[in-house]
Amino acid sequence: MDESDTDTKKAARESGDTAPGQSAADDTQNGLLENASAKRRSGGVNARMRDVAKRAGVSTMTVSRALSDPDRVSAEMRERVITAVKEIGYLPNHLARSLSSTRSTTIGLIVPSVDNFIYTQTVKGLSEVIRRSGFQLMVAECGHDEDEEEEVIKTFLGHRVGGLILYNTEHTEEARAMIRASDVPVVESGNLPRRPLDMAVSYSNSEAAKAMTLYLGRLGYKKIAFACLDTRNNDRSRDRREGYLEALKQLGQTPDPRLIIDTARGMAAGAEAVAHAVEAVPEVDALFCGGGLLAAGAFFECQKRGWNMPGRIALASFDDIEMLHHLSPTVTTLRLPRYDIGVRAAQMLISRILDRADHLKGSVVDLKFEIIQREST
Amino acid sequence: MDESDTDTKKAARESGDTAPGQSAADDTQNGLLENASAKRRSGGVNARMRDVAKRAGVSTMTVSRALSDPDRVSAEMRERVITAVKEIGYLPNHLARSLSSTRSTTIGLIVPSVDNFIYTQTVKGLSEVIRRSGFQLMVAECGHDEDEEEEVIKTFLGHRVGGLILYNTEHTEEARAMIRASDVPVVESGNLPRRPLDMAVSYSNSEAAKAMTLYLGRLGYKKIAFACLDTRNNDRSRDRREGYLEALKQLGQTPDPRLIIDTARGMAAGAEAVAHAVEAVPEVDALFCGGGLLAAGAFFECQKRGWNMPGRIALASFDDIEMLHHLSPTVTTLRLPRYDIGVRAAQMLISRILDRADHLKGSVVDLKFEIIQREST
DNA sequence: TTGTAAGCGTTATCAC
DNA sequence: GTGATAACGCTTACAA
Repeated sequence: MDESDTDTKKAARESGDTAPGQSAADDTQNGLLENASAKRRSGGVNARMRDVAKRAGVSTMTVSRALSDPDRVSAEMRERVITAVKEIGYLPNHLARSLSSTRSTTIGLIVPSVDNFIYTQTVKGLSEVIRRSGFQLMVAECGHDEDEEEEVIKTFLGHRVGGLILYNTEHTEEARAMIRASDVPVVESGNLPRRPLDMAVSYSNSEAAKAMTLYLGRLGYKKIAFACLDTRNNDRSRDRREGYLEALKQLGQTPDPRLIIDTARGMAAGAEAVAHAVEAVPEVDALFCGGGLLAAGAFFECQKRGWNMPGRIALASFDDIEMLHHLSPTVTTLRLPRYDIGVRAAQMLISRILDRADHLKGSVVDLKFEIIQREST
Repeated sequence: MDESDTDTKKAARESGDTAPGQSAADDTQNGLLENASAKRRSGGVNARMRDVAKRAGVSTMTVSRALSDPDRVSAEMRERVITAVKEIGYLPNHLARSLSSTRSTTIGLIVPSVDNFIYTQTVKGLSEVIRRSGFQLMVAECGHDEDEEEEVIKTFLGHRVGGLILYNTEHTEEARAMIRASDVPVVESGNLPRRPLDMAVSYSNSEAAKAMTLYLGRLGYKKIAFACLDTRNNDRSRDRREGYLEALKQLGQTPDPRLIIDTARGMAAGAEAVAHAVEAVPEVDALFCGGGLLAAGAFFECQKRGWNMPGRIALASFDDIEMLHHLSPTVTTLRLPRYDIGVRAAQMLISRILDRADHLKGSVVDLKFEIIQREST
C-alpha cells in the first residue's frame, strides 16, 4: 500500500456529497462506485457521519463528539453539527458504534414463552427501564428447554448484547461456560437460584407455596390438594411442590400422593384437577392451584358442581390474576412482584453495564410475595 | 502510511494467539496492547475470526466462507475451520457481519404494550417464524402515542434493522418519511390501513364490529349498547365504533349516543359499563363489549345483579379470550386470527428481506375473523 | 478453491 | 478544542 493507493481511497470516500463551497477534487475513476452508494443512502436516514461532517465543515470526530458527548465540543461546532444532522436527516449507525466502541446498547431477554402473562408483566417492567436508559431489548423464547436456551444465548452473545436476562435458573454446562467466558452481566429470574450465574432477582417459589399451604393448614383444612404444573424441566414447578410438601410436614400432616394432581396448563386443566382430586380423595377440603388459570378453571368447575367455596372446598391460587378478584366468592391468591422483578432486574443489569457496579455481582435479590386473603378460603 | 507501518499493524494483530507449530515472529513493541486484547477475549466466545483462521492455518476469508457458505470451500478446509471454531469456542460477531455486509438479521417490533394478551398472541406468531428463519427480534413499546412510535422507529433504524413490524397503522409524517427513506420493509398490523406504508396483515376492526352488531340485531335485539374503549389516538377503537354504527344503520336502528359507553380497559371497567348502560337506557337488551376483559367484567356484574343472559341482557365480546368460554352462560365472541397475523406478517417480511420479494410490496392481507356464537346471545 | 486488499461507519488514541 | 489515523471484526470484490 503506497501513497497513491491511499489517495485513491480517500477520493472515493469523499466524493459522496459536495459541501457548499468545496470543490470536488476527485471523480476520476470511481463514478460507478459512487453512484451506487449515493443511491443507497439517498435518504438521509442512511447517510454516514462523513456526510454530516462534510456538510458541517468539520471532521467526523467532531460530529461523533457533538452527538455522543456534546460538552467536549465548542458551542459553535455543536450548533453546526446539529444543524447538518437535521438537514440531512442523519441517523447514527448503532452497529458501527458498537463495533468500534466494543460497547453494546442491546440487552437480550430469554423467556419460556412470550404470550404468557406470567412473563409479560416482568417484561413490561424490564422494557420500561431498559428503554428509559437508552438500551434496546432483544427477545427470544426458549420453551422449557435448556438446550434451546443455550442456542439463544449463543445467538445473543454473537449479537454482542451488553447484558442478558434469563427467566430461568437452570442452564446447560455449555451455556454457563459461554456466559462466564463472555463476561457479559446476567440476571436470572423466575426463581431464586441455588447456584447463581451472576445476579438474580425473583421471589422464592418454594417459600411462596409453603406459605400458602401453611395458611390453609392453619385455617383448619386437613386434606389440601395441590394442582401441580409440569415439573419436568421446570424448577419453578418443582419448588412449588417442595414448598407444599414442606408445609405439610410442618403442619404435622402426612403428605398424600393422591392429593398432588399433575396438571397441564390452562383453565380446562384446572377443571380436570378438581375432578381428579375429588375422585382420588373424596374428603378433600382445599385445593391449592399452582397457577392462576388453573385456579380459574377449578373455580368454574366447583361452581358447576354447585360446591360452596370454602364450604365444600377451599380454593387458593399461586398467582394473582385479575379474574380471580372478580369471581364470587373472590379467590385467595399469592401476589407475586412480577412487574417489580422486571424493573429491579433491569436496573441492576444496567448499573453493571453503565456504572461497572461490580459490587452487584453475585447479588440474589428476593422480592418476596404476599398472600391476598379472600373469600374462597 | 508506508511499509513499516503496515508491518507493525499486522504484527500487532497476529500475535494474539500462537498456533501449534508456528513460531511467533513478532512481539517487538506490542506487548502491552497484546496483553489487553488477549485478556478481553480470554474466553473463545470473544475470539475473532482471525484467531480461528490462525489456528486452522487458513485465511479469514476461508473461515468466513466455511461458516456462512460451507459449499464454497473444500471439504478439508471446512473440516479444519469447524475444528478450530469448536476448539476456540468462537462465536461470529453479528455486529461486524451486519456492518460489513450491510445486511441485518434483526427485525424491530413496536407494540403499544408488551403485557397485553391482545398483542402477545401476535408476538408469539412473529417470534416463532422469525427465530426459525435465523432472525432476531427487537421489541419496544410505544403506548398509544405516535410520537413515541416515531422515536422508537428512529432508534430501530439506527440499529439498522432489516425489517419493521408496527402494531399500529397511524404514524407521524416524520415517521413515514424516515421509513420511506430507509427503504426498510415494513408490515403494519392491528387494523387494515387506509394508507399502507408498505405491507399490512390484519383483520378489519370496523368489519368485525359491524358483523357482530348485525348478528345481534338479527337476533332481534333492539337496544344494543356498545362498550367503547378509548378512541383517542386509537384508530382500532374508532373503527370498532364505526362498524357498530354502520351496522345499526343497516339494521334500520337509530343510533342512540347514550348506548355508546366510553370505558377504560379491564374488568372493572366492564362492570361499570353495565351500570352506565342500564342507567342511561333501562331497556337496553344487549351489550357488545369492545374488548375481552371488558366483557368478562360485564359478565360478572350482570351475574351479580342476578340478570339472566341473554334473558335480561345479551352479552357479546370483541375478543375471544379463554375465560369467556368457561363462564356459564358461555359468551359469544369475535375470534380474531391474532396468532396467524403474527405468522403471516413475519413470513411476508422475511420474504421481502431474504428473497427480495418485491411483488409483496403494497399487499394488504385481510385475515378476517369469526363470530363464535355461544349461550350469552 | 483460496487469498489479498479495501471497506462497512463508527470511536479510541494521540497529536496539534 | 479539533483533527488525523488506526482499529473494531467481518465481508465484498477481485486477483491468483
